[in-house]
Parts: sequence; structure tokens; C-alpha cells
Amino acid sequence: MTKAFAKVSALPLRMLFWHELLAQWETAWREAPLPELPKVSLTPPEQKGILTLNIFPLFKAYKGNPQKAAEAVLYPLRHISHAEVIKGFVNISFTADFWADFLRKAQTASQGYTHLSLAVGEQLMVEYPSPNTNKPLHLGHLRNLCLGESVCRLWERLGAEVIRANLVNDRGIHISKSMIGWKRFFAPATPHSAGVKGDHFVGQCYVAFEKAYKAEVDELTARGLPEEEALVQAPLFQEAQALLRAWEAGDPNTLALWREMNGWVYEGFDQTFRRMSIRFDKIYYESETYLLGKAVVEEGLSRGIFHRAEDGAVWADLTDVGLGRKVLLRRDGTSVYITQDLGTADLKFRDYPNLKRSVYVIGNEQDHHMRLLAALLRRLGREFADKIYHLSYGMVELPTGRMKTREGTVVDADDLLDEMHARAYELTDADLSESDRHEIAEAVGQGALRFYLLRTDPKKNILFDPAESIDLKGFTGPFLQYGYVRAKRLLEKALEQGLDPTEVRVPETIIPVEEALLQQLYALPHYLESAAKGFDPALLAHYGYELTRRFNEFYQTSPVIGATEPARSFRLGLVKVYQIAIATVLQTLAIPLPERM
RNA sequence: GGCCCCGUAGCUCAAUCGGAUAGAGCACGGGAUUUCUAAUCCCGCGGUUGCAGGUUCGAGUCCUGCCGGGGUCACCA
Repeated sequence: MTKAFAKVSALPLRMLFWHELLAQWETAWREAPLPELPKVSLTPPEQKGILTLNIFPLFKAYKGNPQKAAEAVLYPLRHISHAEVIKGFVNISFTADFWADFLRKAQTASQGYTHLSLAVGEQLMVEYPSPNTNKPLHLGHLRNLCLGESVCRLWERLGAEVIRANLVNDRGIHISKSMIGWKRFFAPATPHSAGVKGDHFVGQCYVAFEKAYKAEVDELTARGLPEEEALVQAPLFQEAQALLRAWEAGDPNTLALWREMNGWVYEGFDQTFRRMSIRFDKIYYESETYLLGKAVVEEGLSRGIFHRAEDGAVWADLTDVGLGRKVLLRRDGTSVYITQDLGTADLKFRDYPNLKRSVYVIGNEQDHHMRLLAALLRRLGREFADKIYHLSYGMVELPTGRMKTREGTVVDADDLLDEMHARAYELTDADLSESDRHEIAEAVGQGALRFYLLRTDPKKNILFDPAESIDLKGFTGPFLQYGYVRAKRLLEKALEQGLDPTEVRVPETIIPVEEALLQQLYALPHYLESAAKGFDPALLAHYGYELTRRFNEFYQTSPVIGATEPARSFRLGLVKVYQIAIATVLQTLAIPLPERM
């Protein structure tokens, strides 16, 4: 093996970024040719090496001789300074030349490092967070917003064009309830006159309705009416239904109030979106798409795909694909939730015919619903049906269980953002100006919250303990932000002394803390790709943490500016590339970069 | 009841296509600051990966059956 290695090490060296290097190796292995290609992974920290080639699968072909298998695998490879075989693993290290070159190139070339071209020319739509307009945003929406935005940014890193779309559920019985709540208990007040943020104001109307409605239901059940009956017969519910019919009939007064109240809500939402640096390229309103859905159902009906029951309701039979039967139009001809989704799905692809993917960021409580949607579109023969991807995420739970409006346990988004800000403010340097302190507090508070919501596998539920709330130490957003700030300040100091991080000299030796950091830095493109393709920002969050842990270890133990050449310039380059990498991670997770902390 | 998701240290979470001695944070105990920001670093403590089988060179990971938790199966959204 050493012999084979000596041969290849004589080849000229050229530093390649992750994807280029692996592609080159794969080509070499295919030409070799090997009975099977080895898997490449990062060498675990306790082992010496950067990359590990797994050659277990080759044992059969090489009669269980690891040395022979390793030789065959290593033969065509370049850039390697050291290799050792342990069991079925070949751990390899890179030369100091390679690393110096890497540190230079990573500073000047973003393409292939912080920006990849794996999805260039692809267009993809991400729909999030699609709120109802009867209540303010809550913690669940925050998880949705963080996930959605991060997934968008991940795909943009891969070179894709991303369309951020929001679907506003602006019609339906819930809006009618808010309107009645306002008429009964708040009119003629407005958010302005009440001094309340618009979405919160409308939320209060809704809650007021629900409270009065519940009182009516209680009274009816006390008089011996079954609850099902009481829920329908309560005067307030009747009124809400009448209002919904008036809305569908286009009653001018109803529409005017509806528009005004939705306007209040949008203004409130926009404030929160702005605070979170979220903007949309396209906003769909259900009030504008639900009729399209009805047309789709009619189409399916005329093509014999759906059928009308005797009572007039329209059904789809999906029992053959294990999804049972599903109503698409009520017996009175009005549309249900899935009806409008059919119309919206069509519209998205009419607006953007070249979408490679249409992503829906929606909680896992709607897994079944999304399966129905895809199955219905497939049945309708929509060729885009398979381009739909449901990014299903788990719910945010409290120690007491689910958040419940009725029990007042809903964690409000705006309140939480304020609380995080206040918490972070306490840790800011009192010598700074008030405006600086608030700017840092906002960045760090949001950083903590966003990291917290992103660090867990999307499909898993999150347990949110309001008492303990969000940490600012340990495995947190501020930990990564702090690493970024440290690097930034160090580089500023170096610049004051006229040091140039791009002038990276080849060090005599690379010490373990440097190599551990280099390994992580090198793997950035790998994590960007995995996180994007898996629609899983948590992968990147963990990467960013591990990266920063290693940076801190390096920072704590190894002087940079005070070091002697050539170590100084090499370390300075290392710090610079770390700064580039951690900034890439934070930006992709949509976590703010504070200037100082 | 059918279907889907989850179950890893006291708590919150990792573990890449099935790979090395299952790793972090919090909490707890101890230590580091004349040096580029200590929101940091180092050391210690902590495990029958829910249970029982199966597949194979190798299983937290795949298969089967149980147990526990959550979701869903609306002419609600």
C-alpha cells in the first residue's frame, strides 16, 4: 500500500473542493475498475485522518485481505499525505500543500464551496407558512417560518431559483366568527383606536366569539340538547353560517368588513414577517383559488373520475390506493378544504410551468390530507403530481401537552420574540450604546430561537418549556454567532497590523486542533447538499455547531496574530475560512450575524 | 379499530447508504482568564438504544410481533 501511495503522490497536486474531489475519485475508481466503490465519509474525531474509505464491501473480491483492497482503492488517488488501514477502514490525510491551497481558494472562490451548482436552472416553489387570518401567529408558525425560509436558502445555495409562496386562508367559517366577534363586542373599534396590533386585535374578536358561542352551547346542553345539536343550533353559529353564505353570495357589506378585517391581519402579519426578515415572491389567497378548485372537481366529474352521490355531494373513491373515500364538494355545492388545494396546485403550475418541485411546509397533522391531495392530482392525470413534496414537521408541544387556544396556552410569536430580545439584552455589554445593545439583543434573541427551532429533525415534535425557555449557552444559536464574532474581530485586528489572510503559507506541521477544524471546513459543501436534498436544516445546524466547537478549541489553544510564520499566515487563513463557513451556515439557517456580542 | 410518525444518558437532542469503543448540550462535581471577546475551553459523572425474535462479516439504523407516546381516519380548516 505504501508503495502504491508513493507512486501517486508524485502526481501534481491540485486542490479540489468536496464535490470535485469525490467526482474525480469516483472516475478514477471506475476506470480502475474496482468490484465495488468504497464509501467515503468523514473520519471520526478519535481517529487520525480526514476522510475514511469504507472497504468492507470489497473484502469478498480481495479474499478478506484489507491490505490488498486498500491498495486497489488508494492506487488512483492523489493529494494524500498519509493513509492507514484499520479493519475495513482506510483513513487518509491530506498534505499541508493541499490545505494551504484550500485556505487560499476557499477565500477567493465561492463557487464549489459556499455556492454549489447542483441545482442550477432548477425552479422550485416553497409554500409557507399559510396562516389562517383569524388569529395571530404562534410558536408553531415560527417553526414553520424557520424551516421554510431555511429550506429556501439551502436550495439557493445549490443554485436553484426559489419562489417563496404564501397561501392565505382568508375565507371560511373561522373568518366569519371573527367578524361576528367584532360586530358584537368590539365595533366600531379598530386596531388603531384600540392600540393593538392588527392580527392580535382580530384574534381578540375571534376569542370573544368563541367564548360567547361556548356559553350558548353550554346553555343549550344544560337544557338537555345533545352537544352535537347544540353546536349547530347555537344562535351565534347560525349567524356565522349566515354570514359565510352572505360572503359567498357577494354581499357588499359583508365583503367590505371582510376586506377591512383581513387588512388589519395582514398588516400585523407583515410586521412579524419583516421582523423575521421574511418576504414572499407570491401570495395566493384562498378566496381567489377556491373557485378554481370547484372547476377541477367539475372536470373530474365530467371525465368520470369522481362521482356525484344522490344527495348531490361529490366524492372521490381512493380505496384502491388505501385512502378511502373523500368528499370534494358538499351536498350544497360548497367546497371543502381539499377542493381549494386542488385549484391552488393547478394554479401554481400554471403560474410557474417549469417548477421542478412544489414544496409544502405543513405540519404532520396534515400528512393524510397531503397524501389525499397527491393521490387526487395523480388520478386527474396531472403530470406535476409527483413534483409535490410535503415537508412535514412535528408539532411544538408544551410540558402540559399541545398548545390550546381555549386553555390560553398558546405561545404567541410576537411575545416570544420580545422575550428572547429581553433575555439577550441582559447579556449585552452595558458600555455599548442603547441602540447597539438592542441591535445585538435582537440578533442574538432571534438567533437563539431560530436555532432552537431548527436544530431538531423536522419530523420530530419539539418540547418547548416556557419556564426554562431558550438557552443562550451550549448547543445554541448564540454559540455559533459568538464564534462568528470572535473570528471577525480577530481578522479586524490582524488587518490593523497589515496582515493579509489570503497570503497563506504552507506550515511545517499541522497540529491536531488545526486539522480537526480543516476537516470540518472542508466538508461544508457536503452538508449544504445533504441538508438541501433532505429538506433538513437540522443537519446544517449540527454541522455549524460542530464546526464552531472545533474553532473555539483552536482559538482557545492556538495564538494566531502572535504566532510565528509560517504558522501565523496559515492560521489567519484558517480563521478567515472559518468565518466564511460559519457565515454561510448562519445565513442559510436565516440566523442573523451580529457585528459584536 | 385501520393507517402514519416517534421511542437513544436524569432532561433536550445527534449518530451520513447498515460500519470503528453509541456522541453533544443542559444539569451535577472539579479546573482554566497578565495572551486575538470566558456567550469560551479542559477534566469527571452519566447507556441492556422501549421489549422479544429475525436478516449478516457487522444492527440504534433493515424485517416481523409486541409495549408506550403522539397524529390522523369531517360534507372543519
